Amino acid sequence: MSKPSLPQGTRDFNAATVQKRQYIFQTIKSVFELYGFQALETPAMENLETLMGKYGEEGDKLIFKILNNGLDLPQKKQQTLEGVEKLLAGKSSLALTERALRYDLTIPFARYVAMHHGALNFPFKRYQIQPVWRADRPQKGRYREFYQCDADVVGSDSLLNEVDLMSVYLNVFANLKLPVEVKMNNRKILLGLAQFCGGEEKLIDLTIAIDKLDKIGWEKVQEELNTKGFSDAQQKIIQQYLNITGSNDEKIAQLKKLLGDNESVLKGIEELNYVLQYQLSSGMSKQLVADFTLARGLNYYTGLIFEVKALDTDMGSIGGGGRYNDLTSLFGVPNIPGVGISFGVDRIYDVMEEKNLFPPSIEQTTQILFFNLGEQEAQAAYEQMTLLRNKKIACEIYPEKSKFDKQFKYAEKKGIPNVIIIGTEELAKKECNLKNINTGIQTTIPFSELVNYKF
RNA sequence: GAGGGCGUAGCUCAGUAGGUUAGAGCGACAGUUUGUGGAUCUGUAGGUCGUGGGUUCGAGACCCAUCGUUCUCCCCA
Repeated sequence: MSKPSLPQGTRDFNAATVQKRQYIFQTIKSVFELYGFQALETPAMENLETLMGKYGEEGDKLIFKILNNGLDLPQKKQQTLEGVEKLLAGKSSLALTERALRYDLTIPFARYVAMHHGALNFPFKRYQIQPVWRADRPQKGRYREFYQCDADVVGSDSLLNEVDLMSVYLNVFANLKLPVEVKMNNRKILLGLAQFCGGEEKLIDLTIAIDKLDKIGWEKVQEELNTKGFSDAQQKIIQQYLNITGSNDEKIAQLKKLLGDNESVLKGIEELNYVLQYQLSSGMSKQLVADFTLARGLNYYTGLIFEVKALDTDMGSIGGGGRYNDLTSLFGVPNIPGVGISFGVDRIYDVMEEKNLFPPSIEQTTQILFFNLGEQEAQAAYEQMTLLRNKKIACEIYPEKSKFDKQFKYAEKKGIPNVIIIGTEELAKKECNLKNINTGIQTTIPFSELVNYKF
């Protein structure tokens, strides 16, 4: 027997952790519902074809694939061997893996919409809170199994959806008392920059390099741009673009000056401005920051993109999203525009733990422990306990007759605030001794009055 | 995919320059106390030092491999 262990990047959650996580889930869920989103759940696994090719080359490698059953059947031997050959060549093989664990919630959602678009009531607003899996190498804030909480609207082009989703972000983090900044950019602006600097086909190279700016600095970014074949003149424009600073309005003014004669950039600015102005009127705009260096890895985004960063911590982004104008066409159903946001609960948890932001009140446990002092006594205690349970007071009885010491310690460690002692004396007088563990105060209460006692 | 740190009792760790029977604190258990806990004191249990190989008269320590874990880069939530 080897020591039991967990697969890399996965975790067990104890009672205290579960309660704190539930607090985050509940907060997010209630805000989603407040804004008119409805729940959806999809299976942990999807057909491999549904997922492959949706997350870029890197993403495909990180998909957890599920080995097919029945590979040992003699009549499948040839297929299996061919599959292994493909695998060794670095390709995936349906002969070996037809299914995979979902990598995010957006693609399964697009698959769902494509399957049911005839029956859905558009604009369709759904939220989804489920785990996803990535075969990534674990490190700080990065796990192989983690939860995402997504809210998406499909079937509407209106920027009012973006406004609403930004409001969801700000509302959730205000409720959690977690200070954040929501960075916003527009793929159309990046597209315009690419058109200026070598053409649309360089958009991805460009965004990847730009995205690294705050991590590796301009010089390294410049090196990367060099290797990707950007000319000196183009690099100069990119540098000017990246050097844009100031308030949101100032940044936008500078961008207009730099790239204002590009149609895509102008459109992008207009959209960005729309959302910023709208939020301004609600007084929440301070946390919304235009950041033209924001790129986002997933290339299905087409419009505004967002990323949430917790302030004063080195944790990466704790949420992100954007507009994708044609996601369902990947599944053969064109012309359903959508926009969505996502929360990374596991990282939010880590940041809140780091900053000590969980309210103490969320830790709930049993209210009363009944001592067990023998068969007769326990039976009487059980009767009283049942009455209290019917009143929705959480109680438990120590399952075996033990020394006081042991029963007290049990209550103390579990954080149970009250114990009720019913021994032979109490039994004879039909009363019980209630002791508050924290104050040490002991009260005698007749059985008949216990149900009405205010704990 | 690339690179670094760390694996010694349930937990946190010590273990000096390789040298007999591997230590501490906390926790657990028992007693002090068979109806009132958190304290004190006393005692007990618990480790083939992650695993496999090698160097050596001798390895927890040194070397190699391997597994696990953690962090950084890539990428991402």
